[in-house]
Amino acid sequence: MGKYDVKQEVTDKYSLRGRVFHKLRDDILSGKYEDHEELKEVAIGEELGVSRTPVREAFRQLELEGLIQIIPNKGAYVTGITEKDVKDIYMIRSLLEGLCARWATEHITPEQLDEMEENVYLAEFHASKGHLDQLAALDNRFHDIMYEACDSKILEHQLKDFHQYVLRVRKKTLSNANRGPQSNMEHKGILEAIKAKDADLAERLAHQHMINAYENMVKNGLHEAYEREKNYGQN
Amino acid sequence: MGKYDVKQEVTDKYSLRGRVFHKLRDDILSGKYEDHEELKEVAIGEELGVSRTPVREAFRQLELEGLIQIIPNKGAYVTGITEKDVKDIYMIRSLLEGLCARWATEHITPEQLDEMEENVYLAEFHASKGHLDQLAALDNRFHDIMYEACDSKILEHQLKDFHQYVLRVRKKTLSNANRGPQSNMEHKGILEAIKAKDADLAERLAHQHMINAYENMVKNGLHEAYEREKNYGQN
DNA sequence: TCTCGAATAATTGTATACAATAATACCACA
DNA sequence: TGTGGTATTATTGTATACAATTATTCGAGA
Repeated sequence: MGKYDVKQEVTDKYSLRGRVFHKLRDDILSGKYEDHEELKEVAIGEELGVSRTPVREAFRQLELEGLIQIIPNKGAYVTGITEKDVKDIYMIRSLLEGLCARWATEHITPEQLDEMEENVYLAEFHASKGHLDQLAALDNRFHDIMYEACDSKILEHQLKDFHQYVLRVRKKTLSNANRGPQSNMEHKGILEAIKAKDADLAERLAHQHMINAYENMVKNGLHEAYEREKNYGQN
Repeated sequence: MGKYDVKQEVTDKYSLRGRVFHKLRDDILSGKYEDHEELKEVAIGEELGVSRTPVREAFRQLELEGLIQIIPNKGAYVTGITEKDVKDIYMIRSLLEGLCARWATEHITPEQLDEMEENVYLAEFHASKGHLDQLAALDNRFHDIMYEACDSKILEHQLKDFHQYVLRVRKKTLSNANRGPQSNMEHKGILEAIKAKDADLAERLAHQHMINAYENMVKNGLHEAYEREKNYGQN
């Protein structure tokens, strides 16, 4: 089903609408556009070499994703997320990550468990070497594995959706030299709980893991992270 | 911001795209279309007296809402939700309703509290009279008040979103003569906890309230509710 | 100089035309 | 009778034309 079908994202990369959608989403999330900046259909179309039609359809999707706001007969405006939104998302995520860890404990496959162990092991190595980029990538992957392991496409989509919104903030956070290794230690704890089939513990640890991530982010200055991000370009 | 802006739903009722979107969503949720039924752009357009353009844009939105699946160059297909999906949604909702009750306890306004009290009081009356339709409407409204009272547009949108998905199932459930009054009793408990500023209790009660709703639904036969719904038409 | 308002321009909303792709029908051939 | 392949049709994807709405310019009048 559309919203909860992750594969859809692959297929529609090959249509113009899909390309426009993904391009604009990436640009918005990477901070290329200012908050409240107006997106003009023709301008975007010319920039990407397409007509207004696919641009308009992409706009309608971006609106439902919450990335732009369309005011009828007026225009489409980029909508950032406020600090309160980020906080709310992290609180919601902390609950859902806990639920996800619980379900993953019950449904994880041996293959997924293997990949999780490898992930934590590899991250330990990169942490010791100070490879922050690899560490961030492995961090993302760890969560994706858990999302898949929970065996609920509803919950999986929900969590990936939230992840999108906090991505630009979180990236900065993980680039923080302290948080990366600490985060991996927490992953290790969650992994051990899952291996031990202790769903209660896994839930509690995953829940706390999210709260820690948020508090670390706040401690390091959420607002600054935003500002720095804006001058970051896309990558 | 689009996705989390409820007012948007009002404004776009006045555009053709908006009308098509709402019409199709209502029809899908009310069971007018079979599961996996194909929606043809021209057919829908002719039926509603509009061209393909607004229909296509509405399709793109319905896809993100998860109500249809669009396969590129092939077509748009109605996607129902499975029983497992419903269960997952209820489990997720039970957590989020709990969080919502907690935040509502902290942020509810006197006006919202008044409306909540009135709601419960009125529902008690209709329950005693056996007015199931009014009871169902009041039940929906109780939750909406709480969503608004939690003062988080992220969580509010999230919960309203989920609510959409289980609407057709839940309607049948509440029409059940037993659940309606019982549900209202639970609302009363939540209300009292909020009034007493006991966030922990409110969270626990709201959480349990959702679990009870789900278990009642299962007990009364989720599958049958689905089937009956199909021959229900729109209302 | 300021304000109001009409003319003009810019932009979005919708319809239609054309292109590309997928589904179907139909016929030749074994 | 069954099968493979091609022609036809149907359907979606994209571009463009036109309509409706909103924004802007600019001049008249106070």
